[in-house]
Amino acid sequence: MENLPLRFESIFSADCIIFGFDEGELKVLLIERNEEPFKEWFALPGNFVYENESIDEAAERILYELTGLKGIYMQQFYTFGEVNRHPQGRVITVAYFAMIRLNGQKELKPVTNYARKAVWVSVKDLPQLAFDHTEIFKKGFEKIKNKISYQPIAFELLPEKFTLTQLQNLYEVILNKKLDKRNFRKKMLAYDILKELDEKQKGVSYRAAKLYKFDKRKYSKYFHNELSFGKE
Amino acid sequence: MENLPLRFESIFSADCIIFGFDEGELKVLLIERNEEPFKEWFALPGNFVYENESIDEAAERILYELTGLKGIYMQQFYTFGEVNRHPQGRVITVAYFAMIRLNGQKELKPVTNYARKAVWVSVKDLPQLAFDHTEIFKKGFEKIKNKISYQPIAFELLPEKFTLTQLQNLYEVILNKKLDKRNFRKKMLAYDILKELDEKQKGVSYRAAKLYKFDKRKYSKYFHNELSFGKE
DNA sequence: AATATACGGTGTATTTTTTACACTAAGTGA
DNA sequence: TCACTTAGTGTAAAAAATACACCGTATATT
Repeated sequence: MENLPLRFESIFSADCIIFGFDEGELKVLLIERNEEPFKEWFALPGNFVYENESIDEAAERILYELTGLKGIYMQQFYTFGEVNRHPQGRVITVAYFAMIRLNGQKELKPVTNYARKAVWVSVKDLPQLAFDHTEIFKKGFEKIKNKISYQPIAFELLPEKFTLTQLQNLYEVILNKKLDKRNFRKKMLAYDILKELDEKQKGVSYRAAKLYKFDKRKYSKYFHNELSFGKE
Repeated sequence: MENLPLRFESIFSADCIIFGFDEGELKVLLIERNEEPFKEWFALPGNFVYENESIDEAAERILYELTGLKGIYMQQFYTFGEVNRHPQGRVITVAYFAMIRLNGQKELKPVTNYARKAVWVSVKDLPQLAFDHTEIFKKGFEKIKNKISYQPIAFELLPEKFTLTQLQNLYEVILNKKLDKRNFRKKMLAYDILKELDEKQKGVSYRAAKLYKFDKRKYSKYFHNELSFGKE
C-alpha cells in the first residue's frame, strides 16, 4: 500500500461509554445496531464527527441524541486507531466516558437511525460488543475505577441528594471491593466536599439516613487533595 | 455549514513531545518548520497518519525519522480536535509523549522535509510554538509530572546505569520541587525495582557514587505498587 | 403497646507511612 | 596532607490508614 495521508475515505468517530447507577448496580448504555456491519449487535453509542464540530461536541451530540441530556460530565480517555478495527475501512475513534443520574427512568427512545434501541446493561453481564468496543469499554472502565479514587466524579452518578451509604455502595460497586463504613465516612467527611442537609431520606422502612449533597465550591478550594480509596 | 461526516478533506496527524534529560535539565525536541503555515516557527514534531499504519505506528515513525531511534517508550495522552486548530482546514491530532536517553549526543539531522532542523530546548524556556502546540505541550507535561509519581517512566530518560543522585535530580526537575535525599533513597530502594551494580561512577572529581540500573523483572512483580513522590 | 427488624451512626487503639532533620565517610585535586 | 565536594546513612515525630463492634432510632408487625 502506498504511503498516503489519511485524507480520503477516512473517517472519524466518537464513541461513548455512558455510565449510570441504578438499584445498586453500575450500568452502561448500549445500543442495538440497526445497520451493517454488526447489525443487531450491541455496541457503544457512537457516531461520526462532523466537519463543523469539535470532537467534544460530537460526543455531546451523541449523548444528547440518545438521552436528551446536555451538560453532562464527559471525558475523553483514549483514541483507537488500529488499521483494521472497522471492517469497512479506516475509522479512528475517540472514546469518551460520561456519567449520568438515572433517577429511575430507564426507557430511552433514541432518535438516531443507527440504533434501533438503547438499553441499560449491568457492567457485570456485558454482552459481546461490535467492533473493538469490548476493548474500548474495558479501557474506559479501568479509567473510571482509577479516577474515582482521586477525583469526585462518583457524585455525577447519584441523585443530587444522597446518603453516605448510597455513596459508599457506589464506590464499592465501581472498585469491586468492600469498604469499612466508619473509615469511609471519616475519610469522605474529612475531605469536606459534602454538604450535610437538614433533610432525611424518605420512603424507607427503617431509620432514615441524613441526606448530603456534593459541594462544588468547597471542592474547588481543595482541588489538590486527592480522594483516595484505592488500597483498603 | 452542513452536517457532514468528516470524510473528505479531513486529515489526522500524530504529534510527539519527545523528552530528554541532559546536564540536569529536562528538554524537548522541537523542529523548526520548513513549510507554511507557521514556516520558521518552532513546533512539536508531527506528521500525518498514513492509510496503512495505526496511530501508534505513525508516532513511532515520526520519532524514528527525527532521531533514528526505535523501540522507544511512547504513550498517547490526548487527542486535539477543535475545529479551527489548523488554519488550513480540519486537522485532528493525537498527541504522544516519548522519553529518550540522550547520552550526550545533541545534534540531530532530521530526514523529513517538513523540518529544517530539530533542536533540544529546555522546558524552562520553551518558545512560542506553532498551531496549538503550546497547549499540547502543557497538557503532556502535566501528564508526565503526574505519571512519574506512580510509574517508573523516569528511568527511560537516564543512561542505563545511573546514580541515585542523578535519579533524584531528574525527579526534582520534573516535579519542580526539592526532595529530601534520605527519604528519596529510602522510598526508592524500598520499591525494590533497582538493581545495585558493583560498578561506580567514573570521571567525577569527588567520591564516586554507586551505579544502579532499573530492574524490569522486579518491577513487573510489584506492578501494582505505585511509586509516590507527589506530596513531600 | 410491645416487640422485632434493619439500617444509621459513632470512637479508639494499632499499624503503617510520611516527614523532618545533620553528620561522618570517601574520593579527588591542589 | 589538606581542602573540597558529594556519598551515604538513621531516628524520632507526626500523620494517615486500618481494624474493629455496639447502641440508637425509625418503621413494620403482632
